[in-house]
Amino acid sequence: MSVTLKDVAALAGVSRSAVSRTFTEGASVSAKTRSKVEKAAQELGYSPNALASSLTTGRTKLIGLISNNFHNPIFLEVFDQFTRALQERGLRPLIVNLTDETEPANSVRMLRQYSVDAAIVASSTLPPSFAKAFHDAGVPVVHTFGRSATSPEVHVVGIDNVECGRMAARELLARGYKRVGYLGGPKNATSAMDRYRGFMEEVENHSDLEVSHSFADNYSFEAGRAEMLRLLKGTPADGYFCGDDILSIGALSSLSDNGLKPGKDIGIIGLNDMEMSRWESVNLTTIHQPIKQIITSSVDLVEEMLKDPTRYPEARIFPCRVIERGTLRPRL
Amino acid sequence: MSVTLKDVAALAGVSRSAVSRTFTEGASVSAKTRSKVEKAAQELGYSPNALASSLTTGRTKLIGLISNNFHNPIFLEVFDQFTRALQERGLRPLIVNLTDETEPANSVRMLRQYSVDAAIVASSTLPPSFAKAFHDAGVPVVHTFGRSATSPEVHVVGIDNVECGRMAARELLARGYKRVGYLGGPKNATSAMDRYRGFMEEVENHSDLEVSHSFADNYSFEAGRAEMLRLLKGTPADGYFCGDDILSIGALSSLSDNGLKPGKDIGIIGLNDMEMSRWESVNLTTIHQPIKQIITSSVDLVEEMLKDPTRYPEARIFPCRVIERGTLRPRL
DNA sequence: ACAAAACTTGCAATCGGTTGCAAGGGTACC
DNA sequence: GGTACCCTTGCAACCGATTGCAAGTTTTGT
Repeated sequence: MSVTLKDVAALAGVSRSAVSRTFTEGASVSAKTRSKVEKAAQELGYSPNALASSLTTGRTKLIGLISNNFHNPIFLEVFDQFTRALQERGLRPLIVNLTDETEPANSVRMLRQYSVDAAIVASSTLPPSFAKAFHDAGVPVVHTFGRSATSPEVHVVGIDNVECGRMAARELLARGYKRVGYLGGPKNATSAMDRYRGFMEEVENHSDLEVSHSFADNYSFEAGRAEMLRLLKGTPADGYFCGDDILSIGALSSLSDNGLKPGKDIGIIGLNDMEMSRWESVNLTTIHQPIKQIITSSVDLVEEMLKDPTRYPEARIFPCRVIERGTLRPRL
Repeated sequence: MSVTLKDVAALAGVSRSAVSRTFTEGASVSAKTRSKVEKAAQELGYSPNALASSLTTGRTKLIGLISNNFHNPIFLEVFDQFTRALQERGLRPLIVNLTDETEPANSVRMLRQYSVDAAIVASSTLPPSFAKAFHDAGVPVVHTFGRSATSPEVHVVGIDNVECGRMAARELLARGYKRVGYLGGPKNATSAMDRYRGFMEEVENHSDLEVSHSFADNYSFEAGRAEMLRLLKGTPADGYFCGDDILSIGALSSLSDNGLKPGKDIGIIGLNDMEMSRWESVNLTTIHQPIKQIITSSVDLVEEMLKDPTRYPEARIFPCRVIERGTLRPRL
């Protein structure tokens, strides 16, 4: 049914090798043969079967893209960037939606069955061991948004979450907040714990502070909202570091339900700087994470791994910065 | 490097056929052989190469998922549902991000190179001819969220956008709005035009109405916001049907910037009923589109196409209903 | 004009599986 | 015990491509 190498060869009156060679870069074909083949291919509407050729070349150009953050709008941006960056380089994203799974075994098996050239684990919640499982199974892997480390076991691209926690704490202190709280993502998320750690490091030396913390069920609007509602039933802090913009936006929503003004009654600083945070109705003060660079860099790294599979694991950590908007009071 | 059929066969002391057969459902293998093979496979960590087998079976279980709506948060929900629904059936989503392209040629070629079993065009903006191009190239295709038709050229699953336009108009009329407007998506989107048509059909017989319409640049927050800002500079209508929730939310944002209260000063009804529309701070009255059923049904249809490729094109149109929240005044 | 060097081309093996076919082995039945 | 039938197994061809090798052709240099 579909047209193959052989058909083109027959029509062009050349061998199959000749056809193959005109379609592979840098192979030795005369101009005459090439044009005969191209004409025949054109006529038949031939395009080479990438999977068949992967059998001999060992390259599929398929890249597994594994994630579990399908309820955080930031992830649409992430998806957009990743799929485009991969496409631009002639790579094809094969998606794995991890929603209810936390074990790598199934994903690893599946991606190996499809002979992906590499895998990208795009998640700030999964532990390094998750990405490591791909590495151990012989699948080159980059963990994007993964836990930063000075000597990582696999390639990691992202930010230093501990430092972001410190940064958020410093920002609250610089604005004179005395009852400060961390409202983090789920306890089993590495990013939630790292941000927590940084936050605590920074505040624990100040004896005049009242410090609290809690964790939402997941990185979602609903979870942030629910957690802040719960806090408001007791005695809330006056300045919060919410571990993520979508949590922040959920928290903001529960503030206004209770007639509280963000930035005035209660301060909130988020993390990510997603598109929505810029909306006038949200106007969230937050820590900017350079998503686009992180993703471009991740895909660069994937390409380099393909060239040199023995490449030594590397951590690429990008700096973040505070974006001042309307949900914290002014600096003192 | 990777372990193959041959290795397992050697270790188990059987032929390659025997190994192949133990891994294919319904093949004839004795219990004894099977267990020998399974033991050997276990020991070597073997799992069959899906791409190699696709060569002979003609099935890859890869499904192309093509879309262009990477700036509308609804699409994260769509993505989540699609990837899960496909996975549950053992199918693998191969993503095509169409962002700047409107011609199917490249996507078609690429998906044929990867021998996808079928393609899903998930877009309410692309014309039927786009999906048709896949069909014509021999790739079974379902157009999800596509233009409904009584005799479609390819499988279509979605809603009747014309009827939704009517429904929105009726809703505005039932609430006594007299200066009604349609604020649609981009003019080149089929859904924007269909909703426009339905809206107009319904209002044109009422001589006491003042009717206006305009189109945003795309389905995004920014576009909706910009368009409403522009409208507010002139004499806006008092009741709008915004062609999509994200447009509505953009429009709402520009209303509150101008000190206008949605539902009181200006009414807005959206379409989609995405998660965000339920947020208390948004509380958008909108037309609910049954995304989940649409997607499940699309994937069902994909499976049935795989079973019977000659299956006659079918349109599966799902009913929508108005969800009353806070952005329209009460019914008279 | 001739030899050497460089380039083209087709053959055939190979990638990792699947499958039709025929042979072999076992069981059931009379 | 002999025949008929069914199940299991391996052989070998094939899926659609790539590639090392050797033979054939062209180009280059003198």
